[in-house]
Amino acid sequence: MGFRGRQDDLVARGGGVNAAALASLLPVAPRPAAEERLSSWLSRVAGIYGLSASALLDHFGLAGVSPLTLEQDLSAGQGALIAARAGLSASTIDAMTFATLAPHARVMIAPSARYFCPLCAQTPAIGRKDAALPWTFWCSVHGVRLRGRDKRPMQSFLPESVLERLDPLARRGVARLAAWAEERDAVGEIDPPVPELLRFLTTPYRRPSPPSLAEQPRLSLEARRANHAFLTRPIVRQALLVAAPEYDRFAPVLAKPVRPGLAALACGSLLQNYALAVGVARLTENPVEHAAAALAAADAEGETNLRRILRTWPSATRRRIGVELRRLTDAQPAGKAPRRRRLQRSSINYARVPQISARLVP
DNA sequence: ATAACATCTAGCCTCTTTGT
DNA sequence: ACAAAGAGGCTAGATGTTAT
Repeated sequence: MGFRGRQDDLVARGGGVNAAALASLLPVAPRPAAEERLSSWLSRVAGIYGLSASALLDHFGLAGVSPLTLEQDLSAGQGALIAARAGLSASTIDAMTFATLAPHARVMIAPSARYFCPLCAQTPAIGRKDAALPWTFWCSVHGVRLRGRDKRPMQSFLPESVLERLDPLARRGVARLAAWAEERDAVGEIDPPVPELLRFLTTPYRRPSPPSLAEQPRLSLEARRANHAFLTRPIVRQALLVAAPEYDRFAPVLAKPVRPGLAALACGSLLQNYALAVGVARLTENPVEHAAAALAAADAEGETNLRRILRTWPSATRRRIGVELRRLTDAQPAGKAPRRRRLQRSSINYARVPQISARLVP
């Protein structure tokens, strides 16, 4: 049965192939699977001939080029060469590359699948393009929730009910991230672009602090002594924890901090990236409220950090964040004195503007 | 909610003071 | 006399407040 199925997979060799190309044409080459990435297809083809992927490329006349480089940046000539050797169309080869991703998003491409689908694992390994991206949380073939590399399901971190509530947000965050990666992200008047959102989410909103009591496992006195280093170790506290309090509550304390900016996604774990997608969705849908909430929760150092990031946000948004923040701080219970805003203010002195422009005009 | 205005601060520059 | 350090002033830019 394998043979028949196999034959369907193989490229039919028809006419129209000239003799020179025929000489180097591979006898058989499987068609790429849906959404398969070039490196995966190359290693499958190489496997048929008992070669490594680089040896196969060598045979194609592309010595010294790595499959990972090819799939990110395939020149027309290289694509045509592989197409001719494999007997496929150049567009089929091109469809296996990450050409639809903008150059700024290429850092997100992982060398192999980032997460783990329990159902895909039962079939021969096909590396799909979307599996390389950090915001793919569901298997594109089976639709099931992916697991981390350690095969731990998301349910082992977040209760099912919380996940159900967050999933729609995560999907909207994923949509925005994917749009950014393909350079079709429409930035509005209010919300800043995706890299800015990630910079905000990954900025510390207060000083690093050791695990709180709620974050510590129940430990005997003796265990507390033995784990003194863990109990006193300062943990970076990023605005993501405010934007996604569910993550703050359920993530393992040592695994909470993420890398700054885009690297957070590029290097993050499944749980971290899920939280980032939720945070991106919330900031996209309501930047003012969530940014103000982070500022309200911040200490002085964190506030300075966050405001530095906010400088690049649209001024109309910043203004509304200020209004919202005052609303939040003024509404604090009478027990606590409202935090007096002590950081830099601003406003252009319009009386000086004519002088300035006069100076600037030669 | 927005626009105009008032007020404030960090960063930069110049000028003065001080030490060698 | 020269250089380093400090004082002081200025500007661009960020917010708070108020009126519409």
